[in-house]
Amino acid sequence: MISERTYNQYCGVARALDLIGERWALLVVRELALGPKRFTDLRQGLPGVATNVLSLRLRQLERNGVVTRRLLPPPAPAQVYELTDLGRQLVPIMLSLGRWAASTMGERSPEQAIRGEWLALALKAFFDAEAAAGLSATIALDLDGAPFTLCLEEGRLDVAPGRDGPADLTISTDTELLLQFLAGAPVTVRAEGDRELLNRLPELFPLGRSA
Amino acid sequence: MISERTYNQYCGVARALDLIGERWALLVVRELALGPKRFTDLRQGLPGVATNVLSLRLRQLERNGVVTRRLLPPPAPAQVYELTDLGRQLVPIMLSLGRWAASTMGERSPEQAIRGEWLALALKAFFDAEAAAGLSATIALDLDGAPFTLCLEEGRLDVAPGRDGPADLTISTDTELLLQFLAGAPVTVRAEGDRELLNRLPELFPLGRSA
DNA sequence: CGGTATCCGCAAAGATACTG
DNA sequence: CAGTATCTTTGCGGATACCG
Repeated sequence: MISERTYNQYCGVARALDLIGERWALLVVRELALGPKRFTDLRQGLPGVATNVLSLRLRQLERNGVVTRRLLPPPAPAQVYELTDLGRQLVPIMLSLGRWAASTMGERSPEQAIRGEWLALALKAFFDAEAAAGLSATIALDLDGAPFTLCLEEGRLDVAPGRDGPADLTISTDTELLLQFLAGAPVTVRAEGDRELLNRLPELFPLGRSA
Repeated sequence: MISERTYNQYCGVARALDLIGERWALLVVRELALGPKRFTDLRQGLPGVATNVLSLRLRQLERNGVVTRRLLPPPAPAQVYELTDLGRQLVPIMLSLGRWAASTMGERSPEQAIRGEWLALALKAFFDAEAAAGLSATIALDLDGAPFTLCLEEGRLDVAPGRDGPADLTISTDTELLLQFLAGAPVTVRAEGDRELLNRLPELFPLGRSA
């Protein structure tokens, strides 16, 4: 199984597929896009993946220079996987791909899995920098109990897992409801703080205009 | 064979992989990026693909709304495949992917296939619009006998197969030599016309800075 | 917890022959 | 030319067993 399957073409696109074109590979990158994760956490975000396949992909991505394996310092000596520089350069492209395909997605069907983290990533993908020009704010977001922090600054957006400092706006909701809210549906979202900011969110994250 | 394999995730990235993540699929898009092609021509550009796999991919891409099948008008009643609007929207993302992976490609190894059309696409991918600001020109390019026309206009670049009208600069060379030239190597390229323009090409198409 | 190893059944990919 | 049909091979999905 040491053989790397390759298209054997001297072409950037083919090379990209050699690097991250195997099944699950790009989804591993997606899972690591917001920060390092452990094997078991990766599994959680990749429903249906077989453990041996995930293990194999991680080794391949490591060999391809997209992912690194790292040991956390002694206090909690766990092993985590994280993106390399090359892997991080891939993230915006992956987000573009997601935005592209999102235009073909309708409503969620019951058998489709959904996770707060994927929506957090979608926020990054759909963020409209122009609409956010001159806006600075910190938003604490709780999606199905998973905390994220959004930092808006000078038209830039940073999304990180976890809570980080005081927030101008705190939202606690579930993934589907937030989706509907951003799409412009007349739903009410549990929120505290700057409600003016809350009402601007659909404009900053125009997920709705995709489907 | 009607069963579509899917990740079953309500996530844009996973959806993108459902659409164009199967083996060979994105390379089919690459082959169609510069214009419609017939089945046999697609095969030429996809060395190693099995005819049944190609046939299957085309049907899937068609069902996924990325590719259409069209019959050319009577004079030459051939069937061609071409990108849909959705497929064309994918092209710049695919080019980004190619540019990303190109940074990990070294010299070409002997067993790697190479085609003029791939390089023509790479020109699109690496084109530096800022460096070309205010430049208008038409370049006729012959790569291993395959003709392409590059149109520079207002910082935009259009690449099309075939010859199209008079050119300010005409280049006849092989793929590898042009690659070396653009990378800044001291090679001589067969060219006629605006040699000033010829010398600016490495700056307009900085392929060299990738590897 | 964080994996690796193995087996099994299936579906996709590869190779090639063949046909409208 | 434009595929379909057939056969073989390989990768994937799923389960489970095992080890540091």
